[in-house]
Amino acid sequence: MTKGRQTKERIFSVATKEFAQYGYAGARVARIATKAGVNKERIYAYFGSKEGMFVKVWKHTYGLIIEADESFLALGDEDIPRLGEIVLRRYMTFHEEHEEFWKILAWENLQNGKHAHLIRGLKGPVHDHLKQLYYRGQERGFYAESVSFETFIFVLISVSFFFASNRATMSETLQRDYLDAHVRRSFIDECSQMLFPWLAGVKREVTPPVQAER
Amino acid sequence: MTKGRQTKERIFSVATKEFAQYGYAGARVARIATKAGVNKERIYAYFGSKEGMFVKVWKHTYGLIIEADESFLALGDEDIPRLGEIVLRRYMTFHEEHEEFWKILAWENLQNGKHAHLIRGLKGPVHDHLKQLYYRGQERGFYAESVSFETFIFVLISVSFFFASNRATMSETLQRDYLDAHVRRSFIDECSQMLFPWLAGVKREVTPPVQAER
Amino acid sequence: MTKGRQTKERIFSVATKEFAQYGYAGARVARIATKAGVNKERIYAYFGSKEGMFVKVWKHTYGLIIEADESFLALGDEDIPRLGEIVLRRYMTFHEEHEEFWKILAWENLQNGKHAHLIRGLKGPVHDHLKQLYYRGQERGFYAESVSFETFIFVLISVSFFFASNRATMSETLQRDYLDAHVRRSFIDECSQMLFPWLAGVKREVTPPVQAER
Amino acid sequence: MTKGRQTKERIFSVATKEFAQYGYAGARVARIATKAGVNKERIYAYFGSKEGMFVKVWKHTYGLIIEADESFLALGDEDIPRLGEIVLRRYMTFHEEHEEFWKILAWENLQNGKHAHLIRGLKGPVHDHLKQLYYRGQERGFYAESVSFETFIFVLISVSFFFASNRATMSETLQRDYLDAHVRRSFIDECSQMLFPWLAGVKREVTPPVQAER
DNA sequence: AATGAATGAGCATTCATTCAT
DNA sequence: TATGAATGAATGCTCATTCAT
Repeated sequence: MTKGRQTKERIFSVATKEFAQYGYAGARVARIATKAGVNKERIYAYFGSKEGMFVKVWKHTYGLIIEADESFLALGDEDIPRLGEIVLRRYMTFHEEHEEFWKILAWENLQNGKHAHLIRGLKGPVHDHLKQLYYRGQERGFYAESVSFETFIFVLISVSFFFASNRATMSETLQRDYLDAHVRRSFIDECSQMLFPWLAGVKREVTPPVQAER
Repeated sequence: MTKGRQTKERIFSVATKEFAQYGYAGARVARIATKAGVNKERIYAYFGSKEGMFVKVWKHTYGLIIEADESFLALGDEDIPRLGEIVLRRYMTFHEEHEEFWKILAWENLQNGKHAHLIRGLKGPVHDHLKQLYYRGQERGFYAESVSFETFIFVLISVSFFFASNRATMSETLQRDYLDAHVRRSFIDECSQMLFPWLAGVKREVTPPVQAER
Repeated sequence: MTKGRQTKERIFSVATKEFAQYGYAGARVARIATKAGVNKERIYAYFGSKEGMFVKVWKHTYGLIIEADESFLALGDEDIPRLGEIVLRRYMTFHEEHEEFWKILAWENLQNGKHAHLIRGLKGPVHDHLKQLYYRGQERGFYAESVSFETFIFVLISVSFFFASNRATMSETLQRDYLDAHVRRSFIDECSQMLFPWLAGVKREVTPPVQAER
Repeated sequence: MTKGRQTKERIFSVATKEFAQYGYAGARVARIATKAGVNKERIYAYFGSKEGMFVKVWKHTYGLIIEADESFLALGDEDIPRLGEIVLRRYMTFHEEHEEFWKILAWENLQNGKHAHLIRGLKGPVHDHLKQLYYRGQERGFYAESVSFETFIFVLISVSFFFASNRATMSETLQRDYLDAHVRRSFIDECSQMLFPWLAGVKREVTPPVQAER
């Protein structure tokens, strides 16, 4: 029992990397078996089929961000001014910790989201909490009334995801090595200041520039 | 001769859609041949191999954004306040007009950018021009001194690309139908206000960016 | 011990059905194990191999007809006029009671009778007895001198076996539902009259063969 | 075109033998390919799938007996006394000429007639003609009134089919070599006399014994 | 320029059988 | 006696690519 469990988990771990690297169509069951040090048949015994395996990998991978999101439930009113920055940094860190995440998601998107329905509503509770904080942030003048919570979070997810997925190409395009840790840190800092300018030098005063401009 | 040219272009057009839809590994030479109404062997006569065909498709696809970027050369100092908005709207429109673009790029990214070197420096001239305008925008106080041009453009590209590529999944996550034209328009408006808040109050005085883009 | 015996018999019974339904090539050891509620390895412990199991099933199945044949030893001179009819009805009943018999035999025949040698001469004693009765029947004018006992019994076996094995197809061909009990009964009656016409007019005088069989 | 046709027919012919010998489950696509001297893929190009190939073989095989049956349309009133014998001999000959016929049909029966619906009503016209002759034969006293045409033909088909399919096993059981041409001929003769006794010595008189008995 | 025929190398999946416990 | 874990050898089927005409 324990031995089987171990084998199954070894296969799972190898499969995650395989699917991330090659995608569903490009992934090879034989390669997964070899890398996991097992016979192909074991894979079918444990996962039923290649697609069954992919679904399990995909669900688990998506579960990782749900888990990461849960840390946001600890945020309170005192975090409102930095809310956007916190979320951005959390997501940037998440992608750094789970390199395969964006790949699994991207492959899935390219396949026209065959399994997208599996994640419906999973983020609900966390988003509700963030939304409340964001609303209070709008009342207190930090976030523009005309910008919905959905757009706010969409932009943060966009930047972090795109950074993870396209930094190689962007390094070529912009002639900056975004794979370098230092460059990466600067990028995050600059982003925060671009999106939430009041954080910059006026940290103590907390005068939201949105209002100051008017 | 002309007939051969036509045949080749028909194949090319079909191949672009095929690679966009299925990716390199999932694309089928036989399917391309059938859809293009030719014999498989023609494809090999014209493109040498499946990979040769992909490279040509990829290069051409990347050329499209270079072309689109060229419209930015027409921008002048009077566009500086709306610079970010103009670029964002241009990219959003571009993705709408070329649905296959993000897919071809994404497939390529997932394959660890085997052909990324082919595009080195292609964007140079346009970026130089935009950079000059951005610098002047920083001097005039529109853009934060602490935010580099690279970060500025990175964020704009991120949002437009991610919107195109992940709007299906994000529709599920955020319970908003981003495939709907109206929702899409609101998203762009809100993004502009989130990223460039000073545009909000001055809407009436300046030419609306949608028109400026024309 | 008793438990093992039970297990073995459960496997055997399931295997018989499996081989009957799917044949040797189509039978699945795993399916037999599941249906018998045992581990596959048990099957190998008890039967050695898939083929070993088939041989046992085949031998046992063939034994059933030998057993059934033994009832013919009770026939005497008074049964001579109805001899053919009695045998026919007995075989028809046998096939009804042992649905899997013809299938197991047919699978075996199709495999070019790999195990046919196992049954050599098994029917000897019973056939000898029937043959004596048939000879006396010939002398008494019931059965044609020119028709050997072998042909006589061959025809009876043919009809009963073919009815069991091909009634589904024949139902389509002849547009008659031979799976229906009533149609089946008529068929047997008509057969008797076709093969042994003298029985027709004398029905009232002799004991009806259905009862004689008891 | 012609070359492809040849190849396809070579595959078809090999496949017929393969399916006859091993049945659907036991047949091997690779073996068919090797024996036909082609690449496996050709089989899929021409027949789509293993099952597609089986269906084509099965339909063609069943078509053979339909074709053979057509010779019965030439029978007229003068053939009525010998009708049963003619049909029996025709079927015996058919099985001798098409050794694979009974096997293909038997495999199909064992698979519970998955494709039986394909042959519905195919025999209609020929049977209608035979039925008319049989009716007139009943009127003229050759065939018993109480025996339906369906039973009559069923018995003839049974004997010929069973002889073809079980003569190997029956040779063991009855200790007679039914594969020997001479034994086979005797069997047919004896059968005719058993089923249609008036044919025997009284050929010229044509007094049906059925009536003589009463 | 164009096509139908042909192939080799794979690929997902299955299955009888064995092993360790 | 019994089981879960493991394997090697298929097996049906696919696909990029080449060849002959």
